[in-house]
Amino acid sequence: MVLAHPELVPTADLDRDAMNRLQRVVAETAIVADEGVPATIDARVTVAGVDQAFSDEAVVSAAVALRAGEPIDRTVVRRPIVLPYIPGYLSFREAPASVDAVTGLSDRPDLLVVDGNGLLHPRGAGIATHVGVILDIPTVGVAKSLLCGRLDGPEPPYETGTRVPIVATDDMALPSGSTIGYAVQTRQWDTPDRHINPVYVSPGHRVSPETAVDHVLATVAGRKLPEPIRLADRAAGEAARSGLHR
DNA sequence: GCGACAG
DNA sequence: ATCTTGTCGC
Repeated sequence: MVLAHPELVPTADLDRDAMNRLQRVVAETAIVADEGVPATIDARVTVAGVDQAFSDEAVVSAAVALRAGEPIDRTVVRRPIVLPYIPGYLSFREAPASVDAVTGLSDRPDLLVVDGNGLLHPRGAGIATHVGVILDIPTVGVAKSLLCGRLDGPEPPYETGTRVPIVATDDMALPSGSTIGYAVQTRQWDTPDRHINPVYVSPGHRVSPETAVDHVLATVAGRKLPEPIRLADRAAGEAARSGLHR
């Protein structure tokens, strides 16, 4: 698997201005529309998930590819930790390992689900966007908490299947009021006393905000997170704990 | 200066 | 992300 934009891979030697400039280029290169993404997730479509776990000295990234809901391929890579976590700059810490993990898959996935945001980012260049542009693969971002933006609709709790727009605020480098993602209730208890939080879905590359939600709902398999991400999360976590993989 | 802040 | 047991509810 080749990199469409190797020059956009994050490096650890950049200062804040250089990081912002790189994210600006990534955002400009990203296609926020359905161009290349499968219209529906059927049995002929390969969907992959990628996620990272950390040990004291390394970032472990795992990518798992599924077809018809069943895992058909997986890769795990270890890379040294080069940066601390900085809100808004997650890709500089995790994208290099993510790209290596996805590149290790036998076949290029038709869609990649990333743990983190895409367009739903201060500069429209979250890790889902960054990884998607580098590989030129359709990507969607799924985050478990809200990084920025404002909910344009009712507050939780929601019923399963509910999608509420997240719009850009005026402090972001995106058109204020534009839809940058959705709060999506992928699963919910049927009891009035306890609830499950929604996930925050946004387009990464070559996907529209609406299709990003459709595809996440098509891959959740009754759980809170899409199955590709769950499996990648589990694979990375297991590898990070047991040092049996060097 | 204060509060917010993906993983 | 990670450190960690029990506990509430289906």
